[in-house]
Amino acid sequence: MLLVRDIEENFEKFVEGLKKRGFLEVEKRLMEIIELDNERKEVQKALDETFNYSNQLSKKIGVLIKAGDREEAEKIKSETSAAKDLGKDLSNKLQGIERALRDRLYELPNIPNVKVVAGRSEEDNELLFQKGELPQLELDNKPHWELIKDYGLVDFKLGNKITGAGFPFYKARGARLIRGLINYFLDKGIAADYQEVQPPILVNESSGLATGQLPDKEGQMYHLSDTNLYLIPTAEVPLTNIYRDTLLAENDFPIKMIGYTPCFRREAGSWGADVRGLNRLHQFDKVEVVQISTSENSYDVLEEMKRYVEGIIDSLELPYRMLRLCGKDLGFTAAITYDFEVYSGGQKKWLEVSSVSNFENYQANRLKLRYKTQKGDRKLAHTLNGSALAVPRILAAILENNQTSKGIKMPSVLHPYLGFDFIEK
RNA sequence: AGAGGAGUGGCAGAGUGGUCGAAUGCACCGGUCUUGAAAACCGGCGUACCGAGAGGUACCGGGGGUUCGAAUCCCUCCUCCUCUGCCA
Repeated sequence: MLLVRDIEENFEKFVEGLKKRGFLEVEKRLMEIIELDNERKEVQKALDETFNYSNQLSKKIGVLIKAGDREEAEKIKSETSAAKDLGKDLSNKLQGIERALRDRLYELPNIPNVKVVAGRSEEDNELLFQKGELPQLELDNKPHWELIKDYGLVDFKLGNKITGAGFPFYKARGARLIRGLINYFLDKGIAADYQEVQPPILVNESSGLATGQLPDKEGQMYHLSDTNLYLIPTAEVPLTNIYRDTLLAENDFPIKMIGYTPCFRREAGSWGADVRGLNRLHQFDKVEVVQISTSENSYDVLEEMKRYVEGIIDSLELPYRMLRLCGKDLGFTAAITYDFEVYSGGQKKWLEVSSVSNFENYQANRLKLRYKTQKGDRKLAHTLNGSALAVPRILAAILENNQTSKGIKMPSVLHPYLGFDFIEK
C-alpha cells in the first residue's frame, strides 16, 4: 500500500508511475487521497479535543465522589452528554473517512521503478537477453501433452474424474519427476543459504490482505467459506506473512527463505491455446524464494535473486531468456519484475517459469514490517520474491526439448534425484 | 467437538470501576564508582496518530456494548492451557 506522506512529497513521481501502468485520472485519484487524509487529520484533531474535554470532566467527577461531594458530581455529569454526542458524531465521521481512504489506497498498485517502461500489453515487455541453444528436434517431435500420454507420466483424465480440469495426476516416473524437481530446487536454495520453510497452504484474510492478493485478486483464489480461509496461490503469501507486524533489527538481515508448496489458482478468465497440458493448471507445485531486506539493499538483493534463478535454469540445460515486465504487465504490488522464460521445443513456445520481483515497501506497509536502523529510526523494510522454480512448466520443457525417437533424456543434474536418466518407450 | 481456565510492556508478573500507559522484578541503554570488569547506586527505557513545540489522543488478544469514567463489567470472535471425546 502506498503511503500518503510519500504521495504528498513526491506527487509527480506517483502521477508518472501510475500512468506507466495505464491508470486513468491519476491526478484526480491522488488529490482525493490527499484531501481525504487532510480531512482525516482535521476530524481526528476535533475528536481528540472532545475526548480531552470529557476526560477532564470524568476526572473531576472521580475526585468529587471521593471527596463525598455527590451534588457537584451529579451537576458535572449532566454537562457530559453534549461532549459525548459530539464524540460519537466525530468518531463515526472519522471511521467513514478512514474507510474511504483505505479503499482508495487499496485500489492503487505499486509505483513502477524508473527502469520500467510503460507499454500497452505484454508485447512491450523488454527482452534483456537470451541464452542457450534452441533444441534441434527430430521431425516427429511432439508437444508435452502428447509425450506425457505416450510415456504415461501425467493423467489428466483421472484428474477430471477425481477433481476437475486443471488438477492432474502425476504417475510413476511423472510423479518421480515432480518430486525430484522439488527436491533439487530446495537443495539448491539451501546451498545458497536460504532457510527452508514448510508453511501452511491455507491462509487467513489478514495474510491475503497484507501481501496484496486481497482485495485485488479475490476472484483468483480458492476460498473456503466455512472457515474463511484461502488456498494459497503462491508460497509468497505464508512466507512473507511470517514477518507481518514485526520490528526487525538491522543485524537480522539478510532474511532468506525458501519453501515448496502446491499453489492453487482459479485462473478465472484464462483461455486460449496456451492453457494446454501443463502450461496452466489450477493446482501446481512451485518452490519460492523470499527475501526481506533493508530499503538500501533491496536492489542488490534483487540482482542476487536473478542470478540465483538463472543459475538453476542454466543447470537444467534449458534455453532461456529474461524479460523486464512493462508497466502494463507488472503485478499489482511489484515495483519491478523480471520474468524468466524457458523455450519449450515441442510447442515452440516460451514458458514463464519464474518471476523475480522487488515490492519495495508496498507490501511492508500493509504487513507493518519495519526495522530499526543503527540511528534508531524505524523504516519500512523491502520485500522480494522469486519462483525457483515453477515445476510443471519446467517439466514440460524438459520433456519437449529432450525428446528423441527412442525416448526422453533427463538433464544430468537430475539423475541422482530421479533414479533414472532416460525415459524409454 | 464438549466442559472449565487464561490472554497485561522485550520477558516475568501485579492491578477486578476513578488522577492507570499501567506497580514490581529481570533484560536493555546512559552515568557514578573501579586500573579494568562485576557488584552497588543514580537516571532512562512501549507503539501509533496530530502538533513547530508545549502537549493532546488512542492502544492491557481482536471487534462491539454498558458507564460521566473500563485493563477491570457484559456480548462476540481469535489464540493458548487442562480434562473428556474423536482422529492422521
